[in-house]
Amino acid sequence: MATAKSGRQRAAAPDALPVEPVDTSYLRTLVGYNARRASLAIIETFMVRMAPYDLKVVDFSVLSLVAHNPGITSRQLCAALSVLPPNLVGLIATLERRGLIERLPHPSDGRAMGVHLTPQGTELMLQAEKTAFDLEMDATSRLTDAERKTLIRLLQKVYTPAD
Amino acid sequence: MATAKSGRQRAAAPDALPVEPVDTSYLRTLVGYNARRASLAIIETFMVRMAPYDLKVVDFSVLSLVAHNPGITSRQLCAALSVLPPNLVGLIATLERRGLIERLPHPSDGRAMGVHLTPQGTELMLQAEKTAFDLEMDATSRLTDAERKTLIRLLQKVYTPAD
DNA sequence: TATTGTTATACTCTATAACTATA
DNA sequence: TATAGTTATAGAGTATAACAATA
Repeated sequence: MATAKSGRQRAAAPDALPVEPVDTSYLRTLVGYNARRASLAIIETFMVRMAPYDLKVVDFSVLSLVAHNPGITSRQLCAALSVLPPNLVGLIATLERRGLIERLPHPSDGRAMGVHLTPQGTELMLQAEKTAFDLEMDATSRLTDAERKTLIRLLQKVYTPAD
Repeated sequence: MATAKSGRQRAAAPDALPVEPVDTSYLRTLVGYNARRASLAIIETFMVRMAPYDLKVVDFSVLSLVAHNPGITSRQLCAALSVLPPNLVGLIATLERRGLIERLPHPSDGRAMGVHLTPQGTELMLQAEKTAFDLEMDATSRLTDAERKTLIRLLQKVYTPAD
């Protein structure tokens, strides 16, 4: 499946003409199809609700990792988020220009730089993580707390390699 | 999170030097983060196992919808897969050039074309859907059958709008 | 007037090669 | 020799505008 980011290309406006229904029952038997649709649905909500902070998913992920891992290096961010180093450069530069992060010399490795949140970055992430929590609850409002917990556990079993 | 398609940019080769672990516990509390990682893990496996058929995820999705909805139109494919019409054109053209699909005049709408599988396309999809099933089982081998069923049900609750 | 399908094109995201400074 | 970070650039994926043919 290939899916929209903006939601703009959704097939139809709320009151659009009826579209002949398509049988998607086979695709719906695939875990990959369902996982992709669910993640895109949540990401769509995420983008809308994070727009006020001017944060994309990857920006939020970087800032969140920096918040919980002060002094993390670009190398570690790339590994944790599966972003290629050349593609992280501009991202980090923009966050630094916005005054959300600062880069300090790494204490033990002269090649590396440790990334830290600035006070503004810390303040922004306090709000952003709260928003992320709220938005997650809204996007998964059809799940009970127990179901949400089960869902997360099963998803982690899928992407976490067996011991 | 932004993640690789090829797996090539994985942080380290199997026996690479140890990397200081990063605390991802916060991100792991988010359904969206876990759903995205799980879907990417399965898609990575999908791409490897479908390479012999020269099918990407979107190609497989299109062919599968055509297989189960003979005569489906481009318009319907776009809506079902959230692909924008201009981006479906080349995709369809390639599948047609490969002899996997054919487009026939739509019986009741002169503007539209109905898409059908050719015998070769039918033969390919029989094998490809079998491969998809096997690959899904392998990619989710840590789940029991009951867990896999639960996972699919909960994912559908996330992306399916409430009645 | 609205819709299907199309072309052309712009924008974003992801990937590869090559370089520097340090280990 | 290998690694962290960077630059430049190529390629894939996704978006918008505008058009012809048909409804």
